[in-house]
Amino acid sequence: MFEKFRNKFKLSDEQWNNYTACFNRIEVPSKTPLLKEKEVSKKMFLIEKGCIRVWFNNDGKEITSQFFFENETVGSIESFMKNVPSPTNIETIEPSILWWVHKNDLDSILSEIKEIPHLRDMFINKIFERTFDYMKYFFTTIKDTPQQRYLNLIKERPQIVKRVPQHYIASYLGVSTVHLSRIKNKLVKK
Amino acid sequence: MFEKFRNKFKLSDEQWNNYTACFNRIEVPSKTPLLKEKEVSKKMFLIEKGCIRVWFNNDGKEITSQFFFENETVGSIESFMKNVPSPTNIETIEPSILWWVHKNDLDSILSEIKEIPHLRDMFINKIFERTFDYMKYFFTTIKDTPQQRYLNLIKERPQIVKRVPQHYIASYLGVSTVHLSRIKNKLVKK
DNA sequence: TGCATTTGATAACAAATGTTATCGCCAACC
DNA sequence: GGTTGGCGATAACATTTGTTATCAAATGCA
Repeated sequence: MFEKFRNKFKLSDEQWNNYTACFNRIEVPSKTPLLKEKEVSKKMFLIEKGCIRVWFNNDGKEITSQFFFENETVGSIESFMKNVPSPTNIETIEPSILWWVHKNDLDSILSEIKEIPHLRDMFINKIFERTFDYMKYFFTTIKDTPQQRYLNLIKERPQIVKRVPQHYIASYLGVSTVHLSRIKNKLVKK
Repeated sequence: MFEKFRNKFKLSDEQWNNYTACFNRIEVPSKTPLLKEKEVSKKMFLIEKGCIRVWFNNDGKEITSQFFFENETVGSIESFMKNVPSPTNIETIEPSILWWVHKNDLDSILSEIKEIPHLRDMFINKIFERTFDYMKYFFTTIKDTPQQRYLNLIKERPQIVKRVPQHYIASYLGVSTVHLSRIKNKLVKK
């Protein structure tokens, strides 16, 4: 799992092995809860195989807010970083193979990494990229119609459309399942 | 302007003076463009007095995406950091007093700051906070009605409601000016 | 002060979207 | 192989939201 990332990091083999040794492999079926609302997140997950969604409860309705796929890391970052209860649930969509790392281990890895300029910059850039992504998600909700956002999803994140049940996608787009169905219907007729 | 921030940073007076000397004070009337779409951003602004909006053109319609007030910093961050054309315009709403710093200066300040652990951590935390904010903005658009978001604005960001013309707020909420007017009308009648 | 411009409210109508209910398909599970 | 439950499509109707137009009030400026 980790070899493919090896040359992205200029690290001694010893450091590399120390770091990767902190990760624990698990195989879980679909619909496995990895974190529940109000718990304090102590784990981050790296996806080897499978697909995960992040969701929260809004007046009895499930709202899915994020999707993650192979080679991405998942966690309830704010809860994880600040030791506060997570507002969100994390759950597998497909049977998945995951690697998790405990906060204690990740904290010490990060504190070491922050002293190595090029790794620190990679880390900072990564955070910035996430910020930019969320800015774009926000902008698209105030400027585009649900149909435009669905088309955008097909183009930018085809994995979601292909692998995720449609009712999760509907809540992610902020529309009802019926309306997403209508949007699709309208598109095939064109 | 800078004294009030002085004790937030453990810096020698010499460093502090070097840094603050990079900032240039300007006074501008309302509706002054500070950055135009497609330009590469070379300046960041700190607001001493006044109020600024960030907006972009969407098929001929202006969409306002952000508001900033006293003691906040404004810029087209992605353009500024990556030297790419800015997708957004930056413009004053009120007559304003601003301090701007050039990218060259800020880059060297930042590269020094990154070597000082507690300042680096402040910087990283600041980026994380922005990410968390934008995640929340995104989530609220998919889970809340425009009316709930307007009420939320009154509660969380009263400055916006008090000082910003309503048609800017409407586009920020992703609704038409007519509809925002209706929402307000409905609220006073309750 | 007086005029022009901006801003906000409202009405009437059109379009988009939500809600509830029904039906059919398909996959998981005995 | 049959049954069950989840998922998605569709219809009918209700509600929300957008569009266009008009007017009044507020504001900025000469």
